[in-house]
Amino acid sequence: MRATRMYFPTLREVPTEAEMDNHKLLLRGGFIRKVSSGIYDYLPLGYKVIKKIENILREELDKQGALEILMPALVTADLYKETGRWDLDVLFKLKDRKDAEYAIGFTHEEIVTDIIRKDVKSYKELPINLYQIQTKGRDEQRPRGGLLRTREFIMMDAYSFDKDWEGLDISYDKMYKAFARTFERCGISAKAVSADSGAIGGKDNQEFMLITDQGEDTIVVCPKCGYAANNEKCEVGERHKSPKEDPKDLELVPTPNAKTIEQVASFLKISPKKLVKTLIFKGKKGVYAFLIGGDRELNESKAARVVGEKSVKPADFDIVEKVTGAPVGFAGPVGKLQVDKVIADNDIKNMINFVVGGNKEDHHYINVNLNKDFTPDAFEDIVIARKGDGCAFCDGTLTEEKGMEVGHIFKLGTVYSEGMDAKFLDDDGKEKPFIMGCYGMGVSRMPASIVESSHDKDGIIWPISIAPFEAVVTLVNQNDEKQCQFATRLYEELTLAGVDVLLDEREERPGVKFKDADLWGIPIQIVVGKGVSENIVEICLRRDKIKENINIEKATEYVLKKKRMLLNELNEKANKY
RNA sequence: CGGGGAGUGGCGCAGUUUGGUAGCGCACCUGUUUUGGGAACAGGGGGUCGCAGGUUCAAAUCCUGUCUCCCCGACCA
Repeated sequence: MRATRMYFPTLREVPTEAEMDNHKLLLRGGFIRKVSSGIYDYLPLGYKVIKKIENILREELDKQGALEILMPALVTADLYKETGRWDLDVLFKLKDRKDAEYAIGFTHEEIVTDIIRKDVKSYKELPINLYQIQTKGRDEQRPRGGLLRTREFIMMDAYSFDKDWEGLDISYDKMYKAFARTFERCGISAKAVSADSGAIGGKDNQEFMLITDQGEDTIVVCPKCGYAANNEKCEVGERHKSPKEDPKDLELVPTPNAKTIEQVASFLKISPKKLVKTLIFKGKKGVYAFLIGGDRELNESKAARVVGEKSVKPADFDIVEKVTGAPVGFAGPVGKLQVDKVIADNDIKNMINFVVGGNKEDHHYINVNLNKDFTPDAFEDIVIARKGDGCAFCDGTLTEEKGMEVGHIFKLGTVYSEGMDAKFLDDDGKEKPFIMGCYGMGVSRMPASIVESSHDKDGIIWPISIAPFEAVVTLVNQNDEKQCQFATRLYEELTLAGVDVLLDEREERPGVKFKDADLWGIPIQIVVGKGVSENIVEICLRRDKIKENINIEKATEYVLKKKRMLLNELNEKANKY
């Protein structure tokens, strides 16, 4: 490609809309432009990167036996209504001229299950794994970070159908391999962590996380046994601290206007760790009190699971007042608390002489002790894990890292096949629901994650596998005949040799071309300048900028060698899986 | 959804307090010189100041409404 035929509007200054480095660089380099909140144009450079990522992904998925299809982006409401997901607030909904309802597809379990249930009747046809690469729409509460969280995005979503759970395990492992290899080939070392299944439901699932300070998710890791999980999912091991105090007598003390943990702690001049929060939550089946340490956060997913609910939400103020007999801010487990269950976090077991709400306006109990003053219905792990907690699988101590989610794979089981009555006839003559898995990768988010983890002050440093161009020939002086001749010759030789090369022959001063090449992040840079008098061109890698003078006769061969080297580095990492 | 901030040529901003001919840098166009890290000089094009209404002789500026965008936070009892 000749630069004079290319469209890549670069910006010298950073648009105010961008906060994160990847967003700034993708905008400045002319890869993307914003159209409206969370909705972007992919310009030629940006779309080239996306297409290269897609092709690597296709290669890896095809290798695992998955088949590419394309389902509708416009989904009839009936399908989402079958599983109840029509009511999710992330759906973009619309109506046709006959007033029939549709949504823009946000993930396609229902649609693909519909395909399979119509035509697959026998176990002999299984397993089947179908995938698509498609634009999805999700009406996110708050788009952010450029391509990181958008309302319209390109996603690869794959769905496996097996006759039994053993089959699902095999399909899942194949997809794990396809994902891991794709990330490595794209230059991302993504860590697979256990995660919460959220609204999708199902059994096991793992997120692929790119570890970076800019990530929006917190991952909790045990350095000792290697356990890694999203903090929403992470199990917390019990801490075995032996109490040092003697239990004192319960006392109701006035705490005027002290409602929050901070206010109560500072009023009583104690640490928030001495407090126990009583959180009143409601689910479909009842109202619950969750007791957790004053310095902890409730994990709503864990809490819901413990009480057998799909989800729980903080109870409305009037419910809180009804069950506690006091205004919000003074709930406690001592005395009358009219809830269906009282669940205490495991940590509470080891607490002595703690403080809880008094179920009376402006009052708290101090010197509260278990069994003596109240007894919860159960002790469970219901808090969000954090740094310093014990590992649930060994005696290690958990640490925290920030991560960006780039992929998420699920063992769904029969959640959708049962919900949509999708069955096949097994070899024992019985009808059974398909055992499903689903596998999602945020294709349009990947450039953002890659740039976030691979850039410097001058611009992007693309891995060669997905760079918009593999090499750039920078013609320093387009008015110098010999330089032009050399640059054109190299460009043609490289193109013929299968290198995706850009010839920068624009009427610009050299500085502009150098700055752009760095900003675009093209991995192999070839400069044709003064050296032509001695038949020399300069070649360097974007990532280290170490220049080498190479004779024009050997330049193509040298570039090919560098290209192979860079690709091999990525492939070697991929081959570990 | 709650809080904070911002909308003025493509990008970055000033001007708004105190109403009076819409400005600057970069980018863009023409010409000349220049050509190894975002050139210099000269000339030039481009904005109904987010939108609507109001006050006024006069509104980017004051008032009312509205839309959009960015950032922070998710009922923590």
